Order: sequence, then structure tokens, then C-alpha cells
Amino acid sequence: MRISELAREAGTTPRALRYYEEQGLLRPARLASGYRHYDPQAVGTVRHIQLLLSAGLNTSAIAEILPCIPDGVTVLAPTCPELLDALAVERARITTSIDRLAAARDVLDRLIQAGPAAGDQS
Amino acid sequence: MRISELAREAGTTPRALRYYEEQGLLRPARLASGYRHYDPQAVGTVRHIQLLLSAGLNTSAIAEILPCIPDGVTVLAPTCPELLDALAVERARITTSIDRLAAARDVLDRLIQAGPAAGDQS
DNA sequence: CTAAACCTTTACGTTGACGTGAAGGTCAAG
DNA sequence: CTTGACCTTCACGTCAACGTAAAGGTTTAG
Repeated sequence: MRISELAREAGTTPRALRYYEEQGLLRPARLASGYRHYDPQAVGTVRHIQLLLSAGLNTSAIAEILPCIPDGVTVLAPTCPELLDALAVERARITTSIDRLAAARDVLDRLIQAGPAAGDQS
Repeated sequence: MRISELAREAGTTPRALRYYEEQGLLRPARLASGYRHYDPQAVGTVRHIQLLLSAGLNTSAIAEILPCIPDGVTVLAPTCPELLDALAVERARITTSIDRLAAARDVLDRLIQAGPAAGDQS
């Protein structure tokens, strides 16, 4: 598939896909015309990239992880133990982040709770 | 208290506190010398600011919320219903964000699971 | 054949929450 | 009275993941 089609399928833009390639996250084949050619597995890969990006991982961290998900679905064992350490660090960061988000949501909930009660006639 | 002390208490920097003021989040008094003077309640306020910032709210959104937490602890009912709508929107954003983080953490967990099992002798 | 709709590379622009000097006042201790 | 540790206001720098525009090649439908 071509770049625009992959972008549609994965819910992103051609520019983002070129950026991912520049960062070493994707390695599309090239047609004689110079056009990039992606196989269908790339859809899952791109979705993983977006998910991990939205979780706060940067492209270099994702670049280390992606080889362990070669077809966008299967999960292989990480090669080096250093990667495992890095994974643990990122996992901890995510957990901390979730806790903070939950705490912030609690603050908003208290405000929302206090809100509609104003002038409550019941 | 002065700006450096507040920064220490709240775990941030003087620069950040000046930035918060610039964005209308803090309104410290001024001494004759021109020095900023913060009351102790500011510690709680700053902590709230940091929490909401880390949850992805921007300074203008926080500026609308802060008046409902005047002393850094008490929670008042929001004045206008538009603010309540905005709060609901932010709350939804946070929940979505939490879900994505949890999904990303699951991916990492699967990798970590697959990792130590390699060469497992048990 | 030609025009639309793709694609390519190159390269500068954007965003928000600060970091990091620079140049200069203020204040307590010795 | 001076030195060091504060403080002040500019004002430019940073960072990552793209957005956006420019200048040009490719492909395909009519």
C-alpha cells in the first residue's frame, strides 16, 4: 500500500509516517518510481507507535521496542537485558503518570460534584 | 514567604512561579523592595497547578479552575455553567488518556513477560 | 495529451512550559 | 562598606513531533 492509504488506515498523516521512517521506526520498500511501499502489517506497527507515543515514550525508545513486535502483532522476547531495564523504567513512568492523571481527575470530580449542587432544591 | 522558599516547598523553580504569575495563576503581593511575597496557602495552589499541568491541562484552563480552590484546599462550586462543561471535557480527556496509558503499559508488560522467560530452566 | 491526484525531498514554522543567561537592584552579616 | 545571596525584569533558547509550503517527478482517467 502507498503512504496515504496507510495513513488513512492507521489514522494519521503521510508526514507523520515519513517522520517515523526518518526516526528509524519504519522501513518501507521503494518502488521504481521512488514511491514508498508498505505491507499490510505496517498498519499494526503504526498503531503501536501511536499508542506508545501517546504514552510518553519518545521515538528512540520505541525504535528499541519495535523489533520485538515484528509483524505488528506478535510479541518476541527482548534481545538484550538493557532493553528489559528500559522497559521497566518506562513502565514505572507510565504508572506514575496514570496515578497523577487519576489524582487530577479526582480534583475535577470534586469541582463537578460541587457544581450542580448549587441551588439544588431536592 | 519569598519566591525561592515557595519553589522549594512546592518542588519547583522560581522561574516556573514567575511563569504561573504571568499566566494569571498566581497573584503574589509585593514588598516595598519589589520582591514577591507569597502566603503559605500558595504551596497548595502551586501543587494543584503542577498536578493539573501534568494531567495535560494548559495554563488558561487552570486559570479558570483555580478560583474554585481559593486557599489551595477548599473546593467551591464553579460560578458559570460553561466552566462545568469545560471541566467535563477535560475529565473525559483525562480518562481517555488513562486508558491509552494502560493499553501502552499492557504492551510493555507483554514484552517484559516474554523477556525473562527466555532460557528459563524451571 | 493533459489535468488531477498522487508522490518525492528539502527546509522552515509551530506549540507550551519553562531553562538560561544578562544587567542590574536589595538586604543581612561581618 | 562590601561581599554574597537573594531578588527584579527582559529576552532569547530548548525540545519533540510533527504542520506546512515549495519545487518538482509519477500515474492514471478521460
